[in-house]
Amino acid sequence: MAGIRAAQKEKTRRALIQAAMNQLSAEHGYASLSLREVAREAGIAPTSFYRHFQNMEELGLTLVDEGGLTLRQLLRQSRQQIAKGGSIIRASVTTFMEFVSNNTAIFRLLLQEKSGNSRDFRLAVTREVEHFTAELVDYLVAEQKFTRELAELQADAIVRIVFSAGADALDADSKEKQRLTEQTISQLRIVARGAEATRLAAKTKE
Amino acid sequence: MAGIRAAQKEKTRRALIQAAMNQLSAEHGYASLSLREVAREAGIAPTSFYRHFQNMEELGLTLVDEGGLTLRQLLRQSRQQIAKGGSIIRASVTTFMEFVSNNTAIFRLLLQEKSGNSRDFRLAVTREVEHFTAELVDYLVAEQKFTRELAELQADAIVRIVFSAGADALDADSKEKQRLTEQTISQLRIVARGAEATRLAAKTKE
DNA sequence: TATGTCAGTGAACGCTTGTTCACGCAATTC
DNA sequence: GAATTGCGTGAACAAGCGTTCACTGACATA
Repeated sequence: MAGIRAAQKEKTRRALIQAAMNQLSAEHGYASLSLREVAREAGIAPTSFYRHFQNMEELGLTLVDEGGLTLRQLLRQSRQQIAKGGSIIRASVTTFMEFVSNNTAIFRLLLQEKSGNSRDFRLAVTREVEHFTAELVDYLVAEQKFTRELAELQADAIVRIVFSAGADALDADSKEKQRLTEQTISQLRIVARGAEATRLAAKTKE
Repeated sequence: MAGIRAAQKEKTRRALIQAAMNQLSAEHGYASLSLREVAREAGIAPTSFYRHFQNMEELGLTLVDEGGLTLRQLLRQSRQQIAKGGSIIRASVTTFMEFVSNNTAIFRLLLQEKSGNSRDFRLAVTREVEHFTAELVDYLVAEQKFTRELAELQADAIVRIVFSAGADALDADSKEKQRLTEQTISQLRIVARGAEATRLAAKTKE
């Protein structure tokens, strides 16, 4: 009943996930990840891998899920900062860039697999990004009283800009990251202004 | 002097490039491209590959270069449409989406290698995209009298949105592509409005 | 016409890969 | 205490990989 066995299993499962993460880097992507190497780094025999995952693909999808989860938790944190006052845009962008810096491997995985070669992967990543966008839409509708249509356009544009900038941040040194952050903030302000202007234009027409 | 020999060499070189292109698809990316398979499809022995490229990497960089070339051709097309009058935004987005539809393999390669695992690849793709952005900046400054700073912010945002939408278009059916195109157009209009508003705000401050 | 060059070849190399199998042995269940 | 479950194992497999090597034979050169 103690579950000493189940605990051990979970432990090696985590070891496999961690090993896979460690092997992901700028030079070595998921596509060139090998079952045997992952097993080796996790300290188990190659054959034991199958006790935990059916496939390398299953492991990969797990990584994507974990990455998306981390990302969303982080942004919720950032919204708490917003509630305390301060610029929502600056807070969000800063948080996002910090996430990219601190979770390079995960973000790189998400990016690569978004346009990667496994349909399941692409769908999984797309789903994560859509979650992200949906939360932003809700915020824009609830807090800023945008129409749903305009909020969706705006949120989608914001997410595209931010993820793309995040991708560039992966290769950047800290000075360049700073520049990217400020640039992104300015761009989101432009989008916000444009959305606001569009809302007014629509109202005038009524 | 006829160069019948050099011509033959160029022909098999093209065959190798074409074979590599053919093997690139949604399911099978550059990373999982094999020298032997490429040689097989090109109709030569694996060993002969080395008469044309030192590496698979060298072949890959050639593909990226060719992709960039095609992309620049697209820019020229787009500029012709603009010269004929009509909405700049609509013309550009439509042309871009057509490019993505007609050059799926190339665009997918550019996308993947932009955040891929070879630094040389990333730099090569980044250079192509920067080229793209630079031309847009010049247009915004020359034709629309934006300050260079604001033009750069705007152009960079536009390119990020458009490329990101292009990526989504890869997996989309024609109906979804149409939706994406219209959405992107609306988003670029929001950006344009925002940039315009920002310009006015700056002027007021003076 | 004789000589040299070089794209293309087939065999062979040493490795790594994913996956299977029967098995040991400790945790769990009855 | 006996029976069962299931994680981890090492050996073995066929297949694929990139790369080397000495070689052939058509073209180029002089």
